[in-house]
Amino acid sequence: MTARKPRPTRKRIDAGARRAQILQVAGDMFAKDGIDATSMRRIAAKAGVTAALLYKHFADKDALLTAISEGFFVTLAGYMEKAIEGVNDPVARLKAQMRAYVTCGIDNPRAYHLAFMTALPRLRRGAEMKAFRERRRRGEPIAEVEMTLGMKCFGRLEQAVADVVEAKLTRSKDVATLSEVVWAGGHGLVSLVITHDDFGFSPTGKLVDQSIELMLHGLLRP
Amino acid sequence: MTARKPRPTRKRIDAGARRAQILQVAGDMFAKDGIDATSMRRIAAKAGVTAALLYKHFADKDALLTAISEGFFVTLAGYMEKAIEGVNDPVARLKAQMRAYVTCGIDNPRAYHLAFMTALPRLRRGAEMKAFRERRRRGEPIAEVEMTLGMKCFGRLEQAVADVVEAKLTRSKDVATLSEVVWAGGHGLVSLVITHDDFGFSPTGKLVDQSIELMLHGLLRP
DNA sequence: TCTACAAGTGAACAGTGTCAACTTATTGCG
DNA sequence: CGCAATAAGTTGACACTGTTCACTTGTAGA
Repeated sequence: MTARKPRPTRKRIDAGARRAQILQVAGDMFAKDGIDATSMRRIAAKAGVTAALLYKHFADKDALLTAISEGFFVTLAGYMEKAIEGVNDPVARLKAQMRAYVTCGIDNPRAYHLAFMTALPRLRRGAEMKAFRERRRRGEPIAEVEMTLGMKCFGRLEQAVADVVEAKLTRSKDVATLSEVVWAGGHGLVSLVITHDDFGFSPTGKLVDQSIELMLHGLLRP
Repeated sequence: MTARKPRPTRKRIDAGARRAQILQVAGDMFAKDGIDATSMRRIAAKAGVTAALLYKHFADKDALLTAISEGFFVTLAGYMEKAIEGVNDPVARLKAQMRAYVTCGIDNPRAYHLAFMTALPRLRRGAEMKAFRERRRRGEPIAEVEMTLGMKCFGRLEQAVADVVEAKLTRSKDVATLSEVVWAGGHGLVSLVITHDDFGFSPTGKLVDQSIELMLHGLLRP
């Protein structure tokens, strides 16, 4: 006469902890197996839980992916912050920021793809982002707390560009556009390298060096 | 006593025509609704055919997408070819190639995403591509026929860079790396603009102009 | 006219994201 | 202590996906 129900053994844990656990499992699975292999059911199974439960913590799969993506922004901000510690020359700082961005992307290809090469509906906070850029353009100070993680990262790059412009070292003074161009340069490099790894690119180090070199020569006035 | 089977009305057409028709339908649907909404069943329905039939013409969905993607390479090659008609100055030619690349990408965002921002298994002909680049590096001539469509497009860009290098106008002489850097610049621009259309970028025209300007200043020696 | 083959179909399989209705465990309260 | 409220979790389904295999049907040539 053992119990009919075969020991459900469900461990209930507090919502916050479960959310964190799910995110952890999902993040690992995503980084290892890619987006397609990371299904709600597989995540749930690995977390020792039912798929339906995931929906108590994340509105849908996009929301879960967005959360993973935001984790990456934290990582990226870390790379960029560390890169300029103790560096004072504006040009050196800009170089360091670019290098940090590219390195972080190449180090975390899956997450980079998710964060920057996928149009996650939830990540697109159009109006917010535009407003942020408007205010920056007008030179308004913006509190850290107000910023999206993505904004913080781009903001870092933009600030580095602004510093170089302010030091009167550049050909153009259009900080906004210049920042976008610099971003595009770095982003292009990362995204090509991580998605066409069979193209036979020059060694990554050389590629990154030459790219940063070229962009700065283009940016700075002779 | 009408026929029991309700008039199958199956129109049989020749395999080649059917393949072309499917490709057409799939291409249109993909360009309009994106990759997720373009399911095998929806394609089949719109083509007036069963999903199973698609597999007589394409090994799997990837193969179908690859075919669409290759159609885009034809378009891109067209843009690039047209752009340099009658242009003789090497610097002007390089500029024209870059602009054509970027314009084509922005004009066909979905196809661009598929061709350059998605790792389609079938598109990755690693060894082939590497060999092609090796031979180019050694200056061997390569017959048009031998080339993949993708190779042709990159080859065009590389050739334009090579011409500028040969005219002794550049800082560096490393054609291979330089070409990759130039490609990355253009690619970064396109891919950012088409995937983060809510970021509040500077007007595209301005962005493209400044980007090309900057890259060329970086490339050319003073 | 019969046959061989190409063109096309039907039905199923295993997997997906998602949700409504249900059950179970835990916690605070009288 | 016992009971109710609520948080945590599950069941089972729905409509969809890519894909395959056995089957039928139309058509061209002998």
